[in-house]
Amino acid sequence: MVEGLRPEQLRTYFALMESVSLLHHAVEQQLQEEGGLRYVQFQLLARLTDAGGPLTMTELADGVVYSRSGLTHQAGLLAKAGLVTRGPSPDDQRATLVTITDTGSALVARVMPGHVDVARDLLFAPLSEQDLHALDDIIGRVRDHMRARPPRSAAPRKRRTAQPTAGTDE
Amino acid sequence: MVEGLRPEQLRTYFALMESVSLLHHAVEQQLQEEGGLRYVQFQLLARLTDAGGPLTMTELADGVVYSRSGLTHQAGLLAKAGLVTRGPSPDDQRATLVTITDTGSALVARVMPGHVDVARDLLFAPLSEQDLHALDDIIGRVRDHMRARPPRSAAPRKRRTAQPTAGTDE
DNA sequence: TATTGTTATACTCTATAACTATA
DNA sequence: TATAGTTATAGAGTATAACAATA
Repeated sequence: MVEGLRPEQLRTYFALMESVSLLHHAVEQQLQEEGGLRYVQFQLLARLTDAGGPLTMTELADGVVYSRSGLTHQAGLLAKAGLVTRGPSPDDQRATLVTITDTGSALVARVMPGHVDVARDLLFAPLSEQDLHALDDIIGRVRDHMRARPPRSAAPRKRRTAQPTAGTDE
Repeated sequence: MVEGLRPEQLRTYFALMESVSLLHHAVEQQLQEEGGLRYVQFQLLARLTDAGGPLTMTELADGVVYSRSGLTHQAGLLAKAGLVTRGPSPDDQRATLVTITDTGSALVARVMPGHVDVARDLLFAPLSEQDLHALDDIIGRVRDHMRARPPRSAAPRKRRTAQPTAGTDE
């Protein structure tokens, strides 16, 4: 069943990717300028803020980072900057509990207004109240669906083509 | 007037970012496995396909890459892989015309089905026909709006504040 | 044995600045 | 002078694999 997408769907898909790419780029810039943060780092801080307490590395990673080592790296940067602290977990000796510091919270607070500005100017500006509801509903469902999906196949096989592979199948 | 976003908007924004991040990641994987391509490279090839003829570097860059050198790099990789060729433009001696090769077209064709599969399974699966129309309409408007936006301030100045990578020496 | 995390390493993308050549 | 591209280079993110410690 290699049913393709209809033209409308393909168009929607590309428009979505491009939009978010532009949005992401703008946001990345705003965060960098106003807080010296990458979006990934902002996400981690935001998640910690949202949780209202410490999180383990694993909990922190979910949906934000796609490799353990990547998270370790980012958490290390945040810790070095004094935005979070890391310590052992009383429940599970293997786990590392990450806690946002006051400095971290302050930074999030300082960066938030500008961040929200970008989102409003770029994303919400051209949308009506009705659009907003529709988008919220739709994208919410999409995200839930994607979260449920296992990371696309259990890596059936690996192909290591460093450069774009040309031509026919090998 | 630093009016923040309403909770619903903030939620929508984050859901959108997360969804596309997941989608992007999946797509990146599919393209890598089946064609040894990055999404950026796929985009460039797709754009060339769509144009139906050669494009200048500048035309090619639009919306895909955010720096000239980045495009030069990617185009170089594509050329080295034999997916595109580059040559001088008859109209403007400064310009470089990029043309997709048959190999390039073949690769796009080979990768497309799987690519579309990912989009369908992850993005469109949970959407009704009505959702699709709504999303297409909304996201289309958003993209047009964003394209119109100048790249968020003409880089008035560069500031590095409280970056997690700096400050405390190691 | 399976998890939680870290480390070490290697690869790649990205961006800035300097430079060439055309318009 | 402004624009089109390239080059060189530096900086950062990410992932894989190997490893340590705990469940």
